[in-house]
Amino acid sequence: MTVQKLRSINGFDIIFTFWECLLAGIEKKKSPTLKDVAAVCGVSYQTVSRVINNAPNVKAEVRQRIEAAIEELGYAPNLAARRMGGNRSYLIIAINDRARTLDNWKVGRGNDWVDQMLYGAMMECEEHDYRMLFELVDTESSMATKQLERALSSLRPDGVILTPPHNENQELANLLTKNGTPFARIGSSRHDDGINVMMDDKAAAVTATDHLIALGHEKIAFISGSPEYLASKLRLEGYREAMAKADLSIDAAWEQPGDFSFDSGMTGARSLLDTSNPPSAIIASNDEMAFAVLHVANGKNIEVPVQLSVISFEDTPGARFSVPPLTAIRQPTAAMSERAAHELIAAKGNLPAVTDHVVEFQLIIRETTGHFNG
Amino acid sequence: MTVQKLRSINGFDIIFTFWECLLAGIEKKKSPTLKDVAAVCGVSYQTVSRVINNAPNVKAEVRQRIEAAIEELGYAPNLAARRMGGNRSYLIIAINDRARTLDNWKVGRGNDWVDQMLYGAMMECEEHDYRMLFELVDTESSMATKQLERALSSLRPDGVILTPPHNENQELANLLTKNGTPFARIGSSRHDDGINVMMDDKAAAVTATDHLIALGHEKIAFISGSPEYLASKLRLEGYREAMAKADLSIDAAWEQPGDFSFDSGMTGARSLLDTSNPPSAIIASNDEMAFAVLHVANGKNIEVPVQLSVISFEDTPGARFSVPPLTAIRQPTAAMSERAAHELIAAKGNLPAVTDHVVEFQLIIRETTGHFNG
DNA sequence: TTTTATGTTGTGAACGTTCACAAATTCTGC
DNA sequence: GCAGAATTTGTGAACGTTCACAACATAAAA
Repeated sequence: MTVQKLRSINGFDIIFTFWECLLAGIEKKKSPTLKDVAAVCGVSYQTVSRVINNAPNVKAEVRQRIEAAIEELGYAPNLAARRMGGNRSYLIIAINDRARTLDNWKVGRGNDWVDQMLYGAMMECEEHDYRMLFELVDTESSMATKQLERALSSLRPDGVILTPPHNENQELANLLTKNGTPFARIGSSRHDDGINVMMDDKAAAVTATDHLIALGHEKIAFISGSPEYLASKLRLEGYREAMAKADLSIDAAWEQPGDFSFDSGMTGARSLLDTSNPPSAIIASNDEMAFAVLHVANGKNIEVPVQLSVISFEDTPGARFSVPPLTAIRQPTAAMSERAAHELIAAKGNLPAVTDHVVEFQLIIRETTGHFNG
Repeated sequence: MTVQKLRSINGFDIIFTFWECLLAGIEKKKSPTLKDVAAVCGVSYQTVSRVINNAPNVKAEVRQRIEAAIEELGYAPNLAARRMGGNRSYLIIAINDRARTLDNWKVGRGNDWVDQMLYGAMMECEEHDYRMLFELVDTESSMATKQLERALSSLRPDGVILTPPHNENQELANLLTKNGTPFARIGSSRHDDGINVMMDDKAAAVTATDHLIALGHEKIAFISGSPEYLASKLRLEGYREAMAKADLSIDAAWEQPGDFSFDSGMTGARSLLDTSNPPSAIIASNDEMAFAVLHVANGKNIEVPVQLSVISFEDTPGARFSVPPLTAIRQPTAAMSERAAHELIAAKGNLPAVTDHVVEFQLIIRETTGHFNG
């Protein structure tokens, strides 16, 4: 008798016979195909194909009949076959940075980009019967190019979403253009190709600065992000603009360089708070550096927000857990990814026009900003 | 002259001519196929197929030549075609709960399961040229079944990973078995089917309790998780066992019910700390409830860890941000997902034997546990 | 050397779609 | 009632693999 091993725990095997398997209904169930549906309805498979693709020129009565049969049989189009037959894959891939992901992991943090895409891009994909695939790509450009090329070749996605820092890698964009694959950058600034989804970093900085000014602060300092990111520049500009608009002068020492790292935040904060005339508020260009500011302030027994207000950009999940919880400009990551997916899906696999999309940001007021107290 | 609109910003269009497009190299580049590689090497496509599948019986010299050509051409097998031709899809799908994901989002938290899978399952997949796809599925069983069925039909994955709470949904498991798709549950306990990857919750509870006992605590309380999770039961058992082993008695009031929610943690903590004879340490069955304990303690001016030690299970990203940072048993989510993916890939699309895998947990000592101070 | 086994390579069909086009049907206006 | 147009439906090929098997080449055994 044919016998099949089904269970094995700690070396102890439980054996079921072939017949027991059969009785238990253990057998690969074939999923229904276009032809199955067609047979049920007495039409050709092509007509069914038209229905699932919402193509015109199908008699209403027939369409209804087919739709009923699809529901009845639980038919869902085979993605692989669709990709083979036509020139669409119903697949969008999101490129995330491997190093960043790994770093986040090491310090016990999640990958915010990936998380946010679950709510934004992935939901949008779901709605249009697209699938979304996350791809980890190395930061180093030649590696990244090779990895993306392989992914394109094996997946043939209808669209690619580039998240930081890959959104700034023009080689990847060129590869995608050459390949004829639509792509969207998110969290980036204007470019001469692709779909670009961004927030208005300058306006965000103005908002952040205005918030502090409205609270009565006048001595407002700023810690910059990595200079290679355009966003860093824009945020600095916004800060300067808002200060100028309010007729507040900026002491040269108020502007500290940084690179988005905790350490650079520490350095910046120390330079800022060690002077005899410290600022009453600090704008950090990202959460990580804002945490550093809180850390330094705490070390110096400077009470936040009573003696010092702190505000940042990004609003990663950790922001609500800092002490006190961080006031921040929330980068609309989910919304941006949603928009990117939306535009890519609309492109239907064809290179779309170059477009820019600005998504609204939010100021999340928590407990690190308060009224200036003399 | 043929003209193509390429750029459009705020209604302002920049027009490139057909020739400019051509010069810019804007044209769909075809990716190389098996036949292209075969042509270069002067062999049949089947031989190339053998090489990419690491099949035996290919002359070493020929294999080398083909491998060189593959590298040269940047060939990567087309996933869709592979799925069509053979009976493998090189695809693993991870089922996550939609409601849970959305809830996490609403409170500004990431989805820990998804995050951890990036490092575990996804890395493992990458290594074996598999792709991993995240799928959000509703909690409600009939919905879940329908959604999974559709996903199976359209994706035909080689394996499915079920995360909580779907790991406990036997209907899904039955569907998968009927469908002939290998599946692995993670974060679950033993079952009669599938690959089951879990941690030893009882041992973890013993470890947590022992940790407190080692610090000199004797009055140790426990807040349970939702009774429908087996893990809740096991953790409680472990706690009782460790207490018994140390000859410590458990006051009936020490054992508080809970359901993994912040609110239930609040209730439990209040019951525990409002008595005239409060415990000196509290074990919460998850981070969320531990946060609630910290919150209540803070409200009562009970200093942690000086007057009260707190320890929890899970160690979500937020655990390091609590005040003070939480001591916790880290659920080895990444390792479990990695193991699950590993086993599924090894099954090569065939229903594997029923197996159980226990993955090591870790005790992460942070600042909520300290020596008992009279 | 012949036979047999073993290792290596090639061939044709199949997978489930879409596409391009051809065929059949229904509608329109006279 | 009919030609012609418009709508609806069907057919065959193609996509890039794998599978099953056939054919060929080489090595081992007789």
